[in-house]
Amino acid sequence: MTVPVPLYQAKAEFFRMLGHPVRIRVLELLQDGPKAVRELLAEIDVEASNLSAQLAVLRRSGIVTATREGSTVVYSLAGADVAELLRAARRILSELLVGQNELLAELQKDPVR
Amino acid sequence: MTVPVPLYQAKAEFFRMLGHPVRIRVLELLQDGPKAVRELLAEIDVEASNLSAQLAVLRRSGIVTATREGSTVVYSLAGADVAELLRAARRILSELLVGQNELLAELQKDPVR
DNA sequence: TGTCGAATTGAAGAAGTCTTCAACTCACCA
DNA sequence: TGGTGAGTTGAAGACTTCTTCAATTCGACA
Repeated sequence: MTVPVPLYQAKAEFFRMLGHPVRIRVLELLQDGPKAVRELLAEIDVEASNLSAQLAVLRRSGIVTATREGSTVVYSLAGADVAELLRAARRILSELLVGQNELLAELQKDPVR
Repeated sequence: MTVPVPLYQAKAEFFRMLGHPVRIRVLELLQDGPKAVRELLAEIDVEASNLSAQLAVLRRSGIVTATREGSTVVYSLAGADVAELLRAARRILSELLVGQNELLAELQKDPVR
């Protein structure tokens, strides 16, 4: 059917899909429940066509689903685990930021280079 | 000191940093413990200079650290939570892949478009 | 000191992603 | 049927990231 994609490449594509500020914000907003495009637009400072393009990326990856309700389109998270992933990312991220601050402090104490 | 980076942007950068097959493989290999560049090179099919460039990306982000041991350089994970993140990603990923297969089956049953 | 192996860096072109604009679809309602 | 609001799409240029090559650094050792 399809040529099997190596797992590490699928993972890389998955993370790349997450690697955009607007897409992150969308996923975070959707954790509180489904939202219409217009609601997203009200919370994210971006042009409609740009948001649409980012939503298309998320849709293509399968991490969100879109359903039309009358004249508006409502997005929701496709799976429940996304929240957990974002939590793990947040934890690592704060660890990294602390690490960077320590490094900074270190450098200011003893500027070898 | 520095202009505060919005959190969602820091997150996006973090995920973008993960979004490369070679970098994913490196992080997975480092979960078994520190490894010299040459060992990584033996397991990942990539040119030395390319691997070096990807290692530089990981280093800059702070997710790995490098120490020189004699004439070789050894890399290790900077934090312990990386494994957990990769596990969460794997879980979501397999969910998404299953979802895509279901969708595919659906489409083959009833090809509306 | 000279040379070798290990790893990194800089530069340049190729490849990919983002943003923006205009054009379009779709549902709704006068 | 025509018009309007909600979203999406395609195309084009700006911008990033990737890959590759050659040049460089650093330590080991003769």
